[in-house]
Amino acid sequence: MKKSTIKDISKASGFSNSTVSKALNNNKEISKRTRDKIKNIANSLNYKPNFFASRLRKNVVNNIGIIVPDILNYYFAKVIKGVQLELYKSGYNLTCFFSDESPAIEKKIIKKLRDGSIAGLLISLAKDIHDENTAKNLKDLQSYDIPIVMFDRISNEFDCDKVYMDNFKATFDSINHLCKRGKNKIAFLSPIHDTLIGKERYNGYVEALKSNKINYKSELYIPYNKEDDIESEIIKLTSDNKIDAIICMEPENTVSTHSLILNLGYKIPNDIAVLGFTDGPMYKFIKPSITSVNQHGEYLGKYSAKILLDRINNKLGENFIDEKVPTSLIIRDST
Amino acid sequence: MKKSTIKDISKASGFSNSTVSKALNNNKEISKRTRDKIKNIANSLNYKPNFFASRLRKNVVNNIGIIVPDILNYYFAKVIKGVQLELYKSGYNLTCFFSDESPAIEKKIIKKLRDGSIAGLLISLAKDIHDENTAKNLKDLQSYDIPIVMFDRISNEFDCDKVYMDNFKATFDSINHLCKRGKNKIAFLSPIHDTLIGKERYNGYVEALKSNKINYKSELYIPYNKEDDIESEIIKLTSDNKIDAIICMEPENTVSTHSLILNLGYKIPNDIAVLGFTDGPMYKFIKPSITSVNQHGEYLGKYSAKILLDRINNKLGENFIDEKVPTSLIIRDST
DNA sequence: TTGTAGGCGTTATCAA
DNA sequence: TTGATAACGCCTACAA
Repeated sequence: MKKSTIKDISKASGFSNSTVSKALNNNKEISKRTRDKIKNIANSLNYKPNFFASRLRKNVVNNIGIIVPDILNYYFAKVIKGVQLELYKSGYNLTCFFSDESPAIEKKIIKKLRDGSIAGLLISLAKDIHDENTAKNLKDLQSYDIPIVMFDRISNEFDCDKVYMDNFKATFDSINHLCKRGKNKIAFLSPIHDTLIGKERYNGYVEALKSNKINYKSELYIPYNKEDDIESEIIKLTSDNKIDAIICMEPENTVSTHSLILNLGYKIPNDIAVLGFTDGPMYKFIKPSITSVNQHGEYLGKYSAKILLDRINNKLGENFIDEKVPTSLIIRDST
Repeated sequence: MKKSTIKDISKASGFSNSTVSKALNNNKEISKRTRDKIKNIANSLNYKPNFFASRLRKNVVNNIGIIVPDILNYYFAKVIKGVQLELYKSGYNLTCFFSDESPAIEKKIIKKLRDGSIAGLLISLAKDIHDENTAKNLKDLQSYDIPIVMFDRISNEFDCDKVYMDNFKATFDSINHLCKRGKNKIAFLSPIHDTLIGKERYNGYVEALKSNKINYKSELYIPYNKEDDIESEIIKLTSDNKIDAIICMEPENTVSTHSLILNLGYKIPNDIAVLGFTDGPMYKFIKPSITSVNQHGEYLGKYSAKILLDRINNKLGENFIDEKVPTSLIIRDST
């Protein structure tokens, strides 16, 4: 069916454009009778307001953009869910982009977002290391009055609102928990050793050992890259009786370590405890279920979205928000 | 910084609106010298084109909507990733909505999407059972020339382009695979027994048994609801030696069944084989790794998006597409 | 209670 | 190569 406009309705109804417009917007200036008549005609003409005309006139954008490194990452999926829940309440839509962990793609997306289609941007960086080029593109957005909220993977060198977890404390608490369980040979496996987050967690590990009067052993800190074979390393550590607990940074790694240890014939948690950092999708279904750091992804999403909306609506002060969201431990059967 | 418009640039540069507009759009009618001059001024004025004015004038929408039941579902996350990859190539943005498995929320979202913000809709239904009300809202969208592509959870009673997996064949092939491995006491656990998809899979199960000359035993077909305690059921079946294989519909269920069986002291796959239907995020990291049906979520996403774009650009014929995307088995160590 | 008229910012046609 | 003008569809003072 052909699209119709307010003009078509005016013609068909005999009323003027403005009367029609008011009637369709339920303006009480117009008599109920006229309103109903006009609405009926609008219906029969299959009228739909033109989104862009209306937006141009009213000069509001009801769209928020979000860029995350990877939608397949359970944690980011949770954040997105939280964001969506918060935005939906306020009538904002959410346009999603994925950088696929690539700063180059990320840059292209940010550039594209200058087109004015979004009122604000939520972003978790592909690399949390400062990149001058990315910063330039983001600043560009800001110069057009598009506020930015960074979450989780933030850059310390870029000025904007930021929400992230306390990686130091989360690690510190995790190690403390393991110590309370009587563990003192705790291996720390890190495939993210070269990131800001990885470094903070490492610091938390070191400090927690110190505060529990456990000597730091470099052989128990195991930085590695995702391609590396980490299994043989774990096998060696266990067979030499060097460890009684392992803390892992990511779900894949946590689950395969957990499985490996069971397969090697050790008991979890008695022989070796396993603690996973990021809340994995399967932690509670695996037996023994896996203790993990709850990063409250959904909450973080909601909170970031709220800050962004408040910033858009000028409800925040001059200074940027820089807030650490607390984590908590979900203690299950693996520790 | 204050926002500037083309008019501001005209004033500042001395050129007319139309010259400025053309220059900014790199129109070769305008001399290189003038273009550069104008672009410089635009830059210094922090000019950004008004998205809505431009869209109103050009009358194009570059935005696609997608509604999935649950973003935390790994499969849907994969589909969204595929969609995004396809759309990104064509310059379309993707606005994401989640129905949270609720037809009521779904309806609200669909209603909202009448606002003209999207050029087309991708949807996987909250319930694949026909709902007259949902259908009405979707038809409404169609009447405004917004094409719809249903994927995965489709409704047979609604007319639009559809892409989904061959649930019958996928199950049939899975059972065949188990039979080839010498299994003939195959339990079928289904928390989705009341859905279209659940029924098709059930049919595949029954027919595959028949074709392998195995008698169907109703005690091995176990429909249940998510709240139900299924563990005791499995324990009973195994202790009575009633089964030598289990096929599960969902990742959570698959993983916990897998873990349970190991915990009970059975060997996977020798005592009991485990096959998971939907590709779970952790299947390959668990030991023994889990054989599963590959639903090619990312491919399905790409393909659905392609169909939608083709439909939008009138590249498809009169008839709606109704296509089953083949699945494949990822054979791992659990079978 | 209804109508007139102008403008939101951009782009496209046509004329200069 | 540049400029004048109208139009995209909607909304809203203001007038009637």
